[in-house]
Amino acid sequence: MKYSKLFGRTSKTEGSDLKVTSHRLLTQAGYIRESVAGRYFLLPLGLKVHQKISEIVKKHMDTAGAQEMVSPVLHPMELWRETNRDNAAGYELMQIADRRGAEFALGGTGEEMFVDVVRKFNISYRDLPFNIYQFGNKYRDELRARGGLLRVREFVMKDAYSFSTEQQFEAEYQNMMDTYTRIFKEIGLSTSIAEADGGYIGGDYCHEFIVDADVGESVYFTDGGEYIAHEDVAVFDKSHSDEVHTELADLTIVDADRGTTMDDGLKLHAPAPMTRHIKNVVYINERQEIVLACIRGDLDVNETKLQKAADCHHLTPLAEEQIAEWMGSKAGFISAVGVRETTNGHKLAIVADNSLEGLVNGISGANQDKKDYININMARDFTPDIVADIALARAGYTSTDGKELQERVGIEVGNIFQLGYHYTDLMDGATYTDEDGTQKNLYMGCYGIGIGRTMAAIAEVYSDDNGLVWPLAVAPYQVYIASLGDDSAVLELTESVYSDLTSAGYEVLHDDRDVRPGEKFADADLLGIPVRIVVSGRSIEAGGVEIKLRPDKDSQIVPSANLEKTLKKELKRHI
RNA sequence: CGGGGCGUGGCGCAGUUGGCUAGCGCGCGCGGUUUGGGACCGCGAGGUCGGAGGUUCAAGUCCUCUCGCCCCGACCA
Repeated sequence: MKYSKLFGRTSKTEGSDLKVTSHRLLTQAGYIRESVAGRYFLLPLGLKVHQKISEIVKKHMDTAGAQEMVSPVLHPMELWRETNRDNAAGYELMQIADRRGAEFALGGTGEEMFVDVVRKFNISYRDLPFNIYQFGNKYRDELRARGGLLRVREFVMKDAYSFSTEQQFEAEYQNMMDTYTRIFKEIGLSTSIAEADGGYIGGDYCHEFIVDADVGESVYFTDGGEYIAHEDVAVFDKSHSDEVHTELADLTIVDADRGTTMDDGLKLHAPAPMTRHIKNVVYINERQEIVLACIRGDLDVNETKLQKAADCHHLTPLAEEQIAEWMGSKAGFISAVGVRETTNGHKLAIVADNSLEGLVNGISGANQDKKDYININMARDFTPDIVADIALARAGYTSTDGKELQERVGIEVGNIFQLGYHYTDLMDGATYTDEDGTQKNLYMGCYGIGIGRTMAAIAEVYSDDNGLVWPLAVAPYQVYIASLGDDSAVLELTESVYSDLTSAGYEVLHDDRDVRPGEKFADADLLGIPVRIVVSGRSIEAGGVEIKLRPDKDSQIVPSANLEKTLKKELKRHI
């Protein structure tokens, strides 16, 4: 390929609002171009990288026994109604109607469609297990797109769905976990596999594959050993070394001339440690029920865990006026003690963190201004509807294995979900005929990789001050040749090197532009192609062509007869 | 949806106490001199100043509405 004919050129002036490295470099180097917010053109170079990634994904999926297919982009709305996701996913779900008024969802994920196609067949236990997948455009009406390809409103995802018996599932899940590990390894990405929350996808457990990067949105914790978990689900040891009362004292209301923060309470009731305070946070869920979360003062509420415990999928903090009006309480002085009687038409659920179970003689507000309760004891003084782990992990806490948790941030490039019977329960006829002739629900898993986001993650990890540095496996071209000057010896040698390398199976980009050397070198760095070859009068005089790996500083002169051998050797050193 | 910033040739920007044919750098085209880390000279093309309405003798500049973009938050596979 001649660079002079390649559509999409590099640009020297960077967009000042392109703050994410991968976004800026991919744009500047001519790999992508924004259409409107969150929707991108993949230019010829960008598409080549995208395709390389897809091919690697496909190769490993096929090896794992999965089968590629294609589903329609428009999903009949009634399928999403069957699973109640027309509302649950309502914030993101794109909808469209045809001229007859038939409604469709522009799929953001494909569980319904894949269950639907499976149930059109009479599946027998003999068919199980199987895994079918697609590379499909996904549409998500994100509240805010950000970071170039990191969070977009339409993108290509490889989404796979396994159908099996419950007994077979563990092997299916493990198979995909191993496959993903191989995929990202081949691509050149090192990933952490974190336990995570499934969100509106459903199911009981899932894992995210996360590439460490500051610009990522996935916060997770690791104890340096076995334990790796997303912030949403991370658990930790809640024990502490503060002195604990052993004798239950009488519940008492005291004057509390203090501000409304936990620290104000701590000061007022000194020397009682924060671990004796009780923090109360009030939310309202999508069913207009009030959820009162109670947790030990030194901990914070994890809203994802709280949602699960309270069996809801949306929580909004309750405003001060409503705390007063609906609960007869006072922001900053809320207590679970006695609060139930004062609610006003709204159901109220008290969800207590399990950290309160060992708390003796706790301290919190007393549901009125400037009054606190002391000596609160759960069970005696109030009865939670639910006791669960609703605490947010923090760096510095210890894991249940006793090791210190570290906080990390990264880009979620893939995920695997156990779906179980979630969809097959909701959708009629998603069954197989078992050996004994009875119909049984299929057991499912689903597995996604965002191709564009993976591309951005690579760009994020592999780049330097001068531009991109593609790993060999995904580079749009393996070799970049710059011919300097229009001397006929240079042009002839370039031609022969180009055709030799091309017939040897390399993808070669020849920078044939009539521009000065500096510009070619700068662009070569920006483009990030693994090997740079320079053919010039100087290199010919020195005995051949010049070769250099993108990350290297120095080049070497190689006689053109030895070029292929040297190239092969050099490429082994590359990422 | 809340907070902040911003829309002026392809890109980056200047121009706002209203006032002349709306500028600059990069890029693009032509000619020339150059040629190993983004050269230089000359000429040239390219803009209904995001859109609509209004005020005014006069609007890129003031007013109203509106569309869109970026960052932070809420939300999220």
